[in-house]
This record gives sequence, C-alpha cells and structure tokens, in this order.
Amino acid sequence: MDIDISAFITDFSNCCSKVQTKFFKKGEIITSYINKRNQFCILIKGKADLLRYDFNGNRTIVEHFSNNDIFGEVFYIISTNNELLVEAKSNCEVLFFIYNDIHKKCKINCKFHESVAEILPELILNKIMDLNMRIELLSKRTTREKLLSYFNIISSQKLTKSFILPFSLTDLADFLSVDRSAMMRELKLLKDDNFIKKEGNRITLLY
Amino acid sequence: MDIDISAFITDFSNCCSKVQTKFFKKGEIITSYINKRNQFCILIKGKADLLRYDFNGNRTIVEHFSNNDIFGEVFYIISTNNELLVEAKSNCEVLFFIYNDIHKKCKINCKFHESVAEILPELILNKIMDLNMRIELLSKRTTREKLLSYFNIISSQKLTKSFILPFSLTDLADFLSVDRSAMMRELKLLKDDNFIKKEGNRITLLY
DNA sequence: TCTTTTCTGTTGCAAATGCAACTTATTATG
DNA sequence: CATAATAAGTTGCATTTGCAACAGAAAAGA
Repeated sequence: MDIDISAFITDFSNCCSKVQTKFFKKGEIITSYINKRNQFCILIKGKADLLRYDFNGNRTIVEHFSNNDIFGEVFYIISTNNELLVEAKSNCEVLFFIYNDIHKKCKINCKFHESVAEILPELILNKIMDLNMRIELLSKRTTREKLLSYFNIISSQKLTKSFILPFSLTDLADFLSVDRSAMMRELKLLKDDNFIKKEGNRITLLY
Repeated sequence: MDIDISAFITDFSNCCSKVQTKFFKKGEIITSYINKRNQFCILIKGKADLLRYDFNGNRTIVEHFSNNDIFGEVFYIISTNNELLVEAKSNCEVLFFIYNDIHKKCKINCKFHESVAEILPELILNKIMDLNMRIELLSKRTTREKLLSYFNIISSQKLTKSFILPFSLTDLADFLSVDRSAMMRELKLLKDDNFIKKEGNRITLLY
C-alpha cells in the first residue's frame, strides 16, 4: 500500500482521547475477541496473526497482518463460538479505536483523527481484498490447488517467480487449513511433478 | 440489517449521473469481474450469487447476496485467474457506482448520493462480517464441522433451531466447497448420530 | 557455547472425501 | 397436463487427506 500511517502518527500526542497507541513484544496477545464489540485496531508496525483454536486443538491462522492492516472485534458477528486472538509475531505498534468514533468528528478536530477518517476507505478496501483473497484460497478443493494459488499470489505481489515464504511451513499449513504433514507431502509431489523448486522456505515457480 | 435503502431510492431520478439502476431477471448475469476495476454495486432487491468456475468445472459460490449487500470488482485484486461472475438467483434490482465517486461529493449535492455515502460504513461493515463468517466456515477442517458451523450461523440468525435452508443442497455444497455427494453422506451421518433432524431442506438442530 | 525448543521432513495407516454413475423426487416450462 | 430439467438421495471405489510418530535441522534462549 502507498499510504504511510507513520507520517501523521507524530501528531498523536495532540489528539483527542479517543485513540490509544500500545506496544507489544513478539509472542504477546494484542487482543482477544470477546465482547469488545466496537473495537477497531490499526497495526502501525510489525507482524501479527489472528488465530483461532478449535476444540480439537487445531490452530487456524485466520488472518495475517502487517503494516497498515486493520482488525478488531467490530468486524465479527457475535455468534462465533471459537475464541479468536491476535498474537504479535514481532514487536508491534497498534492503534486502538472505537469504530463508531472514527466517523464522527471529534470535539477538538484533531488532525490525527481527521487523517484516519480520510484514509479509512482505502484501509478498508485493502482489508476486503485480503479477505477475498483468503476466501479464494480456502475454497480451493485440494491442497495442491491451495498451494499453487497461494504461490501465485505471493509471486504476483513480489513480482518474481522465486520468493521466500512469509510463513514458516507449519504456519502456512494453518493458514491454508490443511494438515502440515499432508501439505509437506503435496509439496514434494509438486516438486516431483516439476511445478516448483523448493530449497527450504524458498519457492521457485517453474511454470 | 435495519437500513432500508429503498427509502431513498425514490430520489434517484433527481440524482447526479454517477449512479445507474438496472433490473435483472432470474438467471441473468449481473456482472462479471474482468477489468472494471472501480465497479461497486448495491443489491437493492433480490438474491444473487458470486460464482467462480475453475478449470475442472467445479463451481464455487463465493458469496451469496441478498437485500442491501454490496459487491463489485473493486473488492478484488487483479491477480485472480479464475473468472468471477454474479448471477441473479431471483429478479434483482441493482445500483451501479464507481467506488471512488461515492466519497467525493457530487456537483449537484444530490440527496441520494449523500445518503449512500452516509450508510456506506454500515454496508461495508456488514460485508466484512459476511466475509469473516465465510472464512470461518471454509477454514473448518471437516465437512461435518462446516455443516454444523453453517447450521449454527443460520440458527442464530433466524433465532430458531429449526429452519429451511436458504440454499438448495447442491448450492450448499458449492458454498461450503465440498463434494455434493460427500456432503449428503455426512448429512446422513449427522442424522444417524442425532445431531440434526432433516426433512427435505428443513434442518432441526437437536443439541 | 550448550541446551532446549521449534521447525522441517518423512512414512504407514486409517479415515474422510471426491468421483462417477444411477434412481427417485421435485420443480419449471411449453 | 405432459415433459423436460433440475435437485435429492444413494452407493462402490479410488484418491486424498489427516493422524501419529519419528528423526534430523535450525533457531532461540540460558
């Protein structure tokens, strides 16, 4: 994305009280989605994952966040019975808002508040695109299709057919919602069938 | 949703030229996602599905739209290689916009335009919730879990443990991204295990 | 540096799923 | 109303996937 949120983050200290910045260390829980119905966050810096653990102990990486990604409980209906939590994968800086406050102008008309409202449509558009990308992946019927679709997306984002995965293979399996060992097996088959070259976590597309 | 878009649809004739209403008959293609990068639509009335056909002939119901749902190519990154199309499942009334136009005020400051801009945040929030719901379903590991999660969602939306599916079973399989016959088999197992009662397309949860 | 933890890579086996083919209902349509 | 088209329901069999249990490599931490 072209927007640099940090550019106006400096104004923060003069801002209305309706926004908070917090810092998290790798491994810390940024938030869990339980009854903070209006919570809305922007990840200013760092990497974080939205995780779900089901009763069988399966972990799913529901979303993978990096700079300027938005998240929060406001985006979820109440019905979910599984717990969702956002975990910092590196040191993170996060803005916390109440979603409804963003659209209303704040009393002191702070620049910060105004700027957020201004870029919000673009942030949201990016979020929706990410979610649609995710749905496209998850709706593929086979592990092979999921892997190839994912590789295509990374490849077209990075504009190269050879790239290092932004996930560990363990995490990739949890992101694609498949068993890790089954995924490893399929990676080997893709290698044998000359679809990809694989050196550790570097993938090269051969088509 | 509480919003009734039809309430201000009457003002349409006085509106700026940046919006169009179109009507579609059941079975017609409302739009296909190929290079209309800024297209943004609101379904005013009717039911419609966003479909993807892959090279194996598998059909996926990517999204299922009803009143006040929004859709359009603006929500997709370019990379997708499969064709996406929106098909009317009943007679439909659809508004077509250019996404970027909505945020700018139009010259004649029409009421219609203003109203759309006003409700847009809520429409978008609903869209994101739908997408997240969809991701939750698709990321379930087994057909059984997908079915039960889906039934739970419908049940909590309709506030009853007994409901008629809003999909045909064929469509439900394409929505959950599973083989239809395998899904039918799993439905029978759920019945045998006394999780559900099933009379045709009426499901009753027994837990 | 040494030790512990996490990640990668592999495999056999069981279970789940997809595929194909078919019959019987149900729903559109001329 | 008759007929065509679509959907529901079923089953055997092949394939894919998940599960469990390892060993070795790499990374993190003391």
